[in-house]
Amino acid sequence: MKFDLNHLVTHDWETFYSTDYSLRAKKYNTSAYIRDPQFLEHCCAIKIGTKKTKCYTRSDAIKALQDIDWSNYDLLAHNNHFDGAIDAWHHGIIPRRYFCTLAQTRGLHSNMSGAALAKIAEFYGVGKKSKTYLAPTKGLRKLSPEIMRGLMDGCIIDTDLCFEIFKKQIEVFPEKEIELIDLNIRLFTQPVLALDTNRAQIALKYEEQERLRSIAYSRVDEKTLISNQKFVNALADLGVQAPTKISKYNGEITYALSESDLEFIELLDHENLSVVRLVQGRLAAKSTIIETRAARMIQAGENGQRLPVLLNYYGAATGRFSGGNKLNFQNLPRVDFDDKGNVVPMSGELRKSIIAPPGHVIVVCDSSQIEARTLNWLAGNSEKLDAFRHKRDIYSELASEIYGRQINKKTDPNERFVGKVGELGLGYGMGAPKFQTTLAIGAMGPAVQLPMALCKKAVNTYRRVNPQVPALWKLAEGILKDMCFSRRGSYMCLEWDETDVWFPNGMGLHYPGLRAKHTGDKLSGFEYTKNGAKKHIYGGLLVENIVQGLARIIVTDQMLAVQAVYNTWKLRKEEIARIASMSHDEIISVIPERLAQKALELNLKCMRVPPDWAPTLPLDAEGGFAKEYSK
DNA sequence: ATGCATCGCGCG
DNA sequence: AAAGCGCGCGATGCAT
Repeated sequence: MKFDLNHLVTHDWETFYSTDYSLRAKKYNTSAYIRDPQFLEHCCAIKIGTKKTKCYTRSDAIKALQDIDWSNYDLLAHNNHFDGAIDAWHHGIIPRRYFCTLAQTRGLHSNMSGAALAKIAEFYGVGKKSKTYLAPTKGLRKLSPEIMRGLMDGCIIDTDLCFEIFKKQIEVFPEKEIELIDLNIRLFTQPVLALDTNRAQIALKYEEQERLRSIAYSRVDEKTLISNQKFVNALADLGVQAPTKISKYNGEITYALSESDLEFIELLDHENLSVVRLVQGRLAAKSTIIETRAARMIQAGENGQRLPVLLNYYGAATGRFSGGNKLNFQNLPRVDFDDKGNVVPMSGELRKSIIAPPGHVIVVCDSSQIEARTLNWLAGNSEKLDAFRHKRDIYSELASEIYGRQINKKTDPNERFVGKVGELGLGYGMGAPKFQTTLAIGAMGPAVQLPMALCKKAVNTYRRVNPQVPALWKLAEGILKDMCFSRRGSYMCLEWDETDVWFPNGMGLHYPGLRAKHTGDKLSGFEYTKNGAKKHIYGGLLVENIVQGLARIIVTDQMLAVQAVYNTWKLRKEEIARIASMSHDEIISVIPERLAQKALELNLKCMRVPPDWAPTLPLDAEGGFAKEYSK
């Protein structure tokens, strides 16, 4: 990417921290730390363009930064969510564009464990970070001249490293992804979502009450419910042997005591009511996460403050964003339904306590079955693409094949649901046993018990009806073989070399140290090194990674297109038209009430335009708007 | 106290 | 030949 270094400001703030008040402390996340009354800047190193880096103490630094005409300057830091938020929230500085070497490093080296400045500097051969200078400032609000000098020297070194790393990375970084990093950082530094504090507090109280009630009914104390061994003993006291399973983490035998363990859940139907209540108590006692995050949300929204959304750019190796700031906005519980289709009381309340600011609404749009569509496009499954194009009910169609009779959305919802799980899950090689448990756990909707024979039939049916998909797995295995032999190649919008599969936007999947694994003389898959650990990979899994990555590019490019149009709208003072968050296949915007319908139509239109590298990919989207964040 | 691995569960 | 996957946070349990 071409870039003018003369309009770049590189900077790095050093701030007060102590044992109790730090980013590590449980009470604080990045936003709470920066907003806390204790927050205090020590100094800031600033590099304007290519001029020599200078470090200033607090008030001089603020003045130096505020003297810059930010409509013409870009702002760079290593982790600009942090430094940029200090500038925006405390000093009223909003730059033309945000750049971030932490985000860029995640994008270029998603398999490098950690993206600490020291490590990247070494990787790029641009020098070493001095690590020692931070230690003596802990707990000190006022620094001696000597300590301040040490801090400032180190701060200059870090800023220079950040600048040098940036110069290397900007050469190879795709322009659109640079734009996306800017959008991503603004979700945090210019927050637009509000909180219905009252509603969040009621949700928090309710969760707490329900948990305590279940614990009381269980007749044992909380510690017994939470600890595996104590709980197993309590079960044994009632004459019940705890179920076990093979750990998926290390292959060893472990207790099966979770909501996703069928044998455990079956104890809810036990003839002894004490056993039932003990199990109910366990499930309730274990789920305090809703309360913890409600508390964080309330903290973030106190005094009417907007909710900063921190999503890690390129958090997943596939490019997807991931949650940050100790408050993951991408996995907030949704409204839940029971077996009879009734809303579970108070479910999804925390999500619904997120609201638009006065005079605005939240517009939420979903890319329909983006991964299933991308998978079938990549596989060249034209029949299925036609079905998507004509909005046919593909879930019912697969279910009809599985059950050997016409399945109808209205009259056979459960059978259709089997088709849905099949269509969304079987495309990456899932087998019958996994299909059975996926259905039984009910992770994607209602829990369905399907006999193994039917599960096998479902798996075989999917592969028979969509032969292009297993063929794509085979093709992907060929890609892995190519990579092992350092053979370059290409397929549709993809290219690959020794260790990377390249996406059409210039970003890539990385499989360092990839090698074939054999049992006897038979190929049994491949392995590579991720964050120092060996990871297994095979054709179906590579297809999954590719499809997830392509789907992410489609949605994030659509985000940029939508925001670009918002930016052309003539808004009144105090009006906001901004993307506020995203969740993989969902774009969330804050829009003035009077423009809600217009924004909804714009979003849907943009989300139905296929990318130029996949003109035959049929996309669709659905959405709506409301005061609350809900669908 | 703090770090690390493991597990469970929320979302996609 | 078969193998769904991608995350983050809170928690326990064990090691240091």
